[in-house]
Amino acid sequence: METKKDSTEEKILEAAKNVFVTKGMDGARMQEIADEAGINKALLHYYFRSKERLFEAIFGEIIKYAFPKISRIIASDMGIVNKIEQFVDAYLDVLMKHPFIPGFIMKELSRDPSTFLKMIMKFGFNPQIVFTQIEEAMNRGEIIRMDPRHLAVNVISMCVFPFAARPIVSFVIFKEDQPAIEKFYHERATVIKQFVVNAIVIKP
Amino acid sequence: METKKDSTEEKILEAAKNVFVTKGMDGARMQEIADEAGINKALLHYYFRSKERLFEAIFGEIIKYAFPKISRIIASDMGIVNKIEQFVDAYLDVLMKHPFIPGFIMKELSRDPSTFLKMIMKFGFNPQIVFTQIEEAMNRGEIIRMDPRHLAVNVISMCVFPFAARPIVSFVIFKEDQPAIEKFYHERATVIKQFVVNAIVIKP
DNA sequence: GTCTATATCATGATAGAC
DNA sequence: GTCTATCATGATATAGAC
Repeated sequence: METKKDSTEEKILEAAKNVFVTKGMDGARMQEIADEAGINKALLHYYFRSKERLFEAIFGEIIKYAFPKISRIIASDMGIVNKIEQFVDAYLDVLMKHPFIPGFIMKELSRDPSTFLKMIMKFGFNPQIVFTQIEEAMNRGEIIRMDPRHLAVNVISMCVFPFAARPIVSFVIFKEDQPAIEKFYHERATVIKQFVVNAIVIKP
Repeated sequence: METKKDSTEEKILEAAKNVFVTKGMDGARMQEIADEAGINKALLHYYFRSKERLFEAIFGEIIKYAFPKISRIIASDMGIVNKIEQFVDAYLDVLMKHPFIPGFIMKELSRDPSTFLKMIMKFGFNPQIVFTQIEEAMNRGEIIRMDPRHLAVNVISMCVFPFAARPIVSFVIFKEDQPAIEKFYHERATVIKQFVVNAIVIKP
């Protein structure tokens, strides 16, 4: 229990995560994972019967990071504007810590949608709650009228896309100027919140 | 020239596009491309020396769709709000016609960034022009003050991301209700334009 | 648990007949 | 140009010694 950090299994999971996340399921090679873990291929199959199973272990772990915190905020009963702001903060916080998640999910999503969608179902995520809450706020005249689904997609797009397209953003806008890139991504949460509030909140 | 539509080369390109776009370079199989084109593997190598070359042919064609029209609008000298609106319209138009492009680019972007970035350079795309124009509009008090780069990223995110994440949107929001999904994507352009105008335009 | 060696199989690519 | 047959490689997976 206490020495688990350096156990072989942990080393494999760590190495596999790195390789799968950058190369994807198809591009990843068991040899590369073994090298990165400092062991040989045979041991991979000793711990995880197949590449498929190893991938699923990693995939599940990644998805667990990507969803639960967020859906708790969504299910809470605070005011809608407040909720959107907290959502953006929490979401960007996860993304800053695991910036590879969006790219990884995008990749595997088109390779095998069913596996991914099954994982989502597990979390029983139901967006209808938010949509209803948004409509109520519109009826009270707090925010402008618009399709709640478009509003949700707008917010999530602005949060996630810059991470999924990070290489483009880094190169086209910042010419690989790393400190500027870091600063830019740290500013995202504040910018998005301001942008959304400007777009939808009706000032009395 | 006139019978090119049904030539073997055209059939290969069509089949290769379908397979590469859905499976990616790593996931695609020459056998599958051959099957889909109704020929055998040997012919693929007769027309295109290797999988690598066949992929590059497809990849280049895809990129050509994704960029040029857009960069023309960006380089023009109309007012910034007008320009953003035209950009959104043109971009969404391309995406509606080729909805697989974002997913494909995302996938190959993390597999081999350099190839992709080289293609972008070819178009000599320079965002600085827009950034400057945005700042001028801010100085004239037409739009609110914000980092032009964040504004650009916000707009592009709202345009592209829903297409890159189409399986999630389709399933989580619409439970695969195809007509509703179609309608939703057709509304995107109008919604985004309205949203951005609300967020940044200062009413006199 | 960990290693070396090997089996098994799939894939990209080529040779050569027609 | 198109096909069948085959090669060469590299990947997953297993056997078996230690």
